[in-house]
Amino acid sequence: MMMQSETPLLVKRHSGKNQTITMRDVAKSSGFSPATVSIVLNNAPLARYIAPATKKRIEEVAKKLGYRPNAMARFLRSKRSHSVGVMFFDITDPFCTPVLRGIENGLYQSSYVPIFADAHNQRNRFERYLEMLLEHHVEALIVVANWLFVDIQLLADLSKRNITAATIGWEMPGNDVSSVMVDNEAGGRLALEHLHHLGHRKIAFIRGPKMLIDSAPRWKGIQKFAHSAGLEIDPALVLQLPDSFDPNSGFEGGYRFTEELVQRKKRFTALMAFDDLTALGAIRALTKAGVKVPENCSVVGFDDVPLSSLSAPSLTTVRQPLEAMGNLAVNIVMEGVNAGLEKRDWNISRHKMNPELVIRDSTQAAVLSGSDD
Amino acid sequence: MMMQSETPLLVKRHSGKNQTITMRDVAKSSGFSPATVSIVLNNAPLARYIAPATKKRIEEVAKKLGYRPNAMARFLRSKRSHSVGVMFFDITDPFCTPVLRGIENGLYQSSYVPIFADAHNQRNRFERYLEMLLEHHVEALIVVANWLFVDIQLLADLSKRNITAATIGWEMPGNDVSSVMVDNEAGGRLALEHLHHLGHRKIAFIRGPKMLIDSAPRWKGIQKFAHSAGLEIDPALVLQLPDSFDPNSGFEGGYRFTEELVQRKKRFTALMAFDDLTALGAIRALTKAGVKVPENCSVVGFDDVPLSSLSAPSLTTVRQPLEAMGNLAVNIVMEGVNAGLEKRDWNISRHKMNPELVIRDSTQAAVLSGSDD
DNA sequence: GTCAGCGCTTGAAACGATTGAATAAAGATG
DNA sequence: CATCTTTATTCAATCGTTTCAAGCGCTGAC
Repeated sequence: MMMQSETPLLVKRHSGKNQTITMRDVAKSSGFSPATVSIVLNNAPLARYIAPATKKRIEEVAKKLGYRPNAMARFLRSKRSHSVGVMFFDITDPFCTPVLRGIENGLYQSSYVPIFADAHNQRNRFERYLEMLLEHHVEALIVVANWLFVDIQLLADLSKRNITAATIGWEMPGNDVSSVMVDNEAGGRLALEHLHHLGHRKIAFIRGPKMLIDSAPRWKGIQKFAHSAGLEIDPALVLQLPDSFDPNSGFEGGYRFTEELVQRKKRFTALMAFDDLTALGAIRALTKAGVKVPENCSVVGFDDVPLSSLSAPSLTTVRQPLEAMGNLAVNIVMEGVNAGLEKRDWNISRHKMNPELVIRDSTQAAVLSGSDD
Repeated sequence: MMMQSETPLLVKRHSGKNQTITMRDVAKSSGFSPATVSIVLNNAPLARYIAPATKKRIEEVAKKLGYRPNAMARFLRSKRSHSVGVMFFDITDPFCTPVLRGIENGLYQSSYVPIFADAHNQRNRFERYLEMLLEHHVEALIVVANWLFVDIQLLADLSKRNITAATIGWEMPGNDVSSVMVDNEAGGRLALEHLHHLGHRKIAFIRGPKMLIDSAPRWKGIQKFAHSAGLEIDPALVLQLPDSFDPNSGFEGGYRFTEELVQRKKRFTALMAFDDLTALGAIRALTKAGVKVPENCSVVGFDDVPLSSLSAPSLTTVRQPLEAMGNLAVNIVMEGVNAGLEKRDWNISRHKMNPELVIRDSTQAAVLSGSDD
């Protein structure tokens, strides 16, 4: 039928008429001055004094003419761009999509527009984007960074320019930027508790890379629960992922480390992975080695990224409320924006959201064979 | 809505000094006029005549002062916003992430900023976002829509305002908007050819929903190959997904339909799904029914979304070059933008990208048992 | 009889850049 | 020496809005 684009198709002519309807047009056509039109259409404080009939007239004319305010011109005077920078460290990470959705949705409610930026985990790209966002005078900045390198520049440039910022999935060292995270410690606890309840006692762990801020608290939650439940963690069953900039490297790491664990011939009936991707890697390695999941070994992940419910077997995991986190970040920066507008002071805030255990098919009760406990 | 932010933390004061460095500052500080500064910093045509020493001076001062051009003010005169609208019909679809990456990357090369919009598959949301994008005077619009409803408004509003547009994963009926798609027919052919080469003869098919533009050509490719290879398609082994607005409904559909196929007791050694999600649903159903993939039944998908390589078993599929498609769309609209700038005419173009077969673990040679062929 | 207030509206100055036309000096041409 | 180019820079208008201070024609109060 059709193939490559051999077809000449339509020719777009640059139509000379660039008929934009400006506020002056509305003014002229309604018989009032631009000032009045502006006041009415923005429902500015002064609008209290405008006669209802006038308002009605102006609004009608504006609609009839199809007037659309010019965001740029408006900014020039009011300093409000109605846009927010949304910077990802790597949108490729499945963690990010629901967060993006949450942010988008939150901004939409306030008629703000998101300017999207993706640092590709590169510092210079991050800086260049920051530059561009500043040129576009975003009113706030949201940085999504679960898997990340540190960048202190952020703080300096932003608070100097008085731009509210919030981070998701990461905290600035120091106390200067609002942040939204999951309660990793509680999450670690939840996961291990689940396995323990199912009767598992010999549990392998693949810890997250040192570099990641999530790793330590998750492990802490695990240790705390283990201690309180009298569960012994066998160091020979604990491995730690290496640092990496590739958000999908967890899969590879989970695979390799699980292979290694299996070869060690140390028996374990459950495996707890740092995150979902690692868990999926682990499952593949187990399956390949002839260990059935969950019959012979339970596996639990962390995050509940979108694909976790689709994998085979579907993954038991600790859910981060990603969309809600995106939404919350929007609320936080909006609060900052409004405070700035009203010349109030406001507080930086740091949130730890509650994780939730999602039980699916990759875990089941331990088979009691011999002297397990 | 807030929870555990017990810590009072830092108080952000609205620093009264909003010390923005304007072009006038650079002019004053360098001893030249704003006009000269503008000409130099933009490397405008007139810059040919500016003395090298002057250029150097101005550039130095600009850098020293940390001057950053104000995108809005610039727009007001030059009509160039350096932004592009990027509208998704549903970012939740795993198809979208690589496309977004491709677009982002393409725009970044040209120092354009993407304004992100997600219609959530809702018409009114689409229209509202279109409105917002127009208010922000994006120079072009890219619409990503694999799973979609038709909207004719787009054409009217855009070409009236002379904004270049391109669609990805979908074509406007009529010939008015550029588009980038995969060659679905070739893809369908590739997939079936693969199964045929592996010796499969009894093949089940789950076709895509009627609503989707991709469905028909994929099926056509299948039929054409079947005919040319003398392969018979058993109508009892062909099902078609219902229309739906949920991009992830394919999984559910694949699961249910495959269950049904299995129950029909019609033997098949391979299954070809409309897309990857459908394929994953199918695999789950097969596994649950005790049919091993790929040992007892091969499964092939379409798209190669990011999770396809991570599933168990990893999925053999037909890859769409999603990132490249995003990039191409950027090139197309940029061409349009430049043409408009130079008051040239230019051509709408429609591209069909070549798909690529990716062979992974969900397919293997058919077991020849009895009289298969 | 002046003044303050009222209800409604507007004039005009920004905002920070770009740009076509103008200026000015220096060198080239006849 | 007058005129024309070329080079180097600037003037001033403009883009579409917001916003402050002011204006209007009144009324009622001091």
